[in-house]
Amino acid sequence: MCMLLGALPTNLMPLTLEDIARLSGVSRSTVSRVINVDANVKEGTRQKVLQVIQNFNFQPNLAARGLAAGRTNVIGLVIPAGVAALFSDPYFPQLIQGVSAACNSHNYSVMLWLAEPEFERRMVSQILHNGLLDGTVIASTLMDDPIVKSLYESKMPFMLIGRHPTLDVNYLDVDNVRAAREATLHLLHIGRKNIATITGPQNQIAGYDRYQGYLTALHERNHRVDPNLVAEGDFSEASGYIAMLRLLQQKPDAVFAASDMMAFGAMRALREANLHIPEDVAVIGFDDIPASAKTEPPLTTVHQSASAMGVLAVETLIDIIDHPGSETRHIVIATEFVIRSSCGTLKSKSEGGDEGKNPVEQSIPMLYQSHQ
Amino acid sequence: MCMLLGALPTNLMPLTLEDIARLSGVSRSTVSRVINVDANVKEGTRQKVLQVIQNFNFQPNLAARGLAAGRTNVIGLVIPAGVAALFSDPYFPQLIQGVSAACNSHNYSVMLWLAEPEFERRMVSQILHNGLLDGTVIASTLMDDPIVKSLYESKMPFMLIGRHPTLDVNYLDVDNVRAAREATLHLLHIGRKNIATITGPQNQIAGYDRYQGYLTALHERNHRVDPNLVAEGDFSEASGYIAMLRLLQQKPDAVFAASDMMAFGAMRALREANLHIPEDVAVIGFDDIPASAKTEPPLTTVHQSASAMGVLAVETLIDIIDHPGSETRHIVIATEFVIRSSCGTLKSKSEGGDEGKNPVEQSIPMLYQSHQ
DNA sequence: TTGTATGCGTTATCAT
DNA sequence: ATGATAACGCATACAA
Repeated sequence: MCMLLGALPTNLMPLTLEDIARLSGVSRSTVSRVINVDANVKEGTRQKVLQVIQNFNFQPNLAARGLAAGRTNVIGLVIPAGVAALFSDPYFPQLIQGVSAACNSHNYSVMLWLAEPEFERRMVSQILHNGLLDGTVIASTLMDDPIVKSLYESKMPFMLIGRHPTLDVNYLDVDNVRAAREATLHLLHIGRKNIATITGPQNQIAGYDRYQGYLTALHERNHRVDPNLVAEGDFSEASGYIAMLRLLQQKPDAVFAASDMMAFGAMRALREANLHIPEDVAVIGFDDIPASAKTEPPLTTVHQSASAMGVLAVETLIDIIDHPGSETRHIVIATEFVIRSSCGTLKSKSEGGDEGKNPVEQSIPMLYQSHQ
Repeated sequence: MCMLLGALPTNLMPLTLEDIARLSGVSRSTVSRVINVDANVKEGTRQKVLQVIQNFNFQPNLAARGLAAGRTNVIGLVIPAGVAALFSDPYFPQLIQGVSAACNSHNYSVMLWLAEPEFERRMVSQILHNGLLDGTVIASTLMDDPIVKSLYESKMPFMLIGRHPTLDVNYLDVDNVRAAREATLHLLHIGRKNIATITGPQNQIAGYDRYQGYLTALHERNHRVDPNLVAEGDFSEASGYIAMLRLLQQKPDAVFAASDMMAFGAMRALREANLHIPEDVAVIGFDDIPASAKTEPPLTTVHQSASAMGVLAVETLIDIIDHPGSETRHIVIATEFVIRSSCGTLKSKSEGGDEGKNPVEQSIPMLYQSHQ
């Protein structure tokens, strides 16, 4: 029992509602009301109690709150840890940062799980039944992730980063198909004929959608798709390198990689083959990670802000938590096509309006949609 | 109340100890004992209860457990989010991964805070008083971080990643001084005369220690330290680039950068100045991030495993939690000097034992110490 | 070895 | 508008 009667603030023993009540001369319930901004409390006492809370830097015990109210202001963040090299790509770190920042500013805490398959079963239990989470943001990449399925079957609110192919879940995504299509169209537009692609894993929705965008563009322009110009990677630099080595045999004059890291790998392979970028082979990536602006040559890519996605995911999740039973959210956020020198300019023969020199950097906003 | 009398398992309503007790025909306490591996329970009943727990995939409510036992199997992870570009450097992501992995395998969960200064006060409260954390791993970089001080003054067990200059706290670190010294000595050894350094921020212990190592090496060999050969960066690529531009005026023939990212920046500046690495300027970095092996030329650097540090930090923390009142832990883990082509080989004039060609990659273990 | 009773700090329902 | 009191799910001291 914390018997500080006018004692000085101390960090040693956490205070309780009871302590604050005693110190401000009211009852425990009133303090609770103040904390939970209940309307039924006189402004005077409110101020008084608030003052004491401030002074003693009181923080309600989350465990107790969770027990009593079923609400903790804690959300889970689940990230796949499948590929070991996951963290040489800043996409997930940025996502984490966005989620964390949003939680900070909304007075939430975040519980992080890097989903290792071997612990999956236990993890799901922890997430669903630990009684601490108000909701979950899950950045699953796998199309048929069992964790997503479990969440879907539970009553825990959650936001999926990246759309789901079949389930009607709350999600947030960029329009991968459209962005990949635009990138490929751009390559066609500047006169490339032999456009290769390095896809992401086809059991991942982003990998799948970006490949679909590539196909769509070629079909639209009546180009046949040469299967030999398609190589699958796993979003990593190394896989991009290997894929490019294979594609090289078809002598492509352009390559669209489904991630910047794979584009880097492809550029490394091209460099080693003494091919020039973009003269011999134009390269386009996807993600616009920081390093993309500093490669030699700088990489043309599709910009998406992972941290913005994290923020929006959290804010939407909180909204879902606050409004149970609301409609399913499908949010598609903006993407931007960033033209840098790795994809060259128009071959001079058509498109008269080409304004002088090749711009060093030029960015084209693509879309902003938000359903529901 | 969960009145399932022989009903099938369901995810919809979490079970309680009471439910499991009823289903296995024992009392709530016995179930609790089984879960907490209390010796005082007959093997027969133990099996029986365990079976039911398995069948229904029961997971005790963490909030309730935390309340009742003052222990939650949750640890906090605090990471400074000061520099925005924090996440283009994989150091922290790897650290997070290590911490997460160790938690997974020890049945702990991790609560993540990216410490934004503007939320610092509230964060400290959350961490210390939310009643959910058994302990904390904090990767503060600042030498006088107020969060560390608060933790130190509280009774919450914590592990600091990176030593503390003044406080006697539990920490885990690499021997930055020694590693930086060895790197600098190597540059001297291969005959470089004008060795510059790009330091990290001097209010960060790692930045400070690595600079001290550089100084130590020069002093040992009776070289005077030219202040113009010292430029301070912030561990980022951009800062390394800028620092190198400045150092270039002194025409150094070698540079030791306190991080790989800064080394990358330096290499970019050198490339733009048409200087050759390592012929004109030898470059050494620190961290051995994945990209270091793939630069042109590959970067000589000091290898440290952030994820291994994360694992060890968690395991030590758990040990501290399990043994309250034990001695302060000071752990120094191994570092390795990885020689790649960015720092060249001996200039042919001394050291006869030079075995033929410059090895492509060669690594020299440096030390493994563990105090207490 | 097992069951009973109490308390952890909070919210929520009921009085007042 | 405020105070007493009963849950919330679990661990544990104590009784049996």
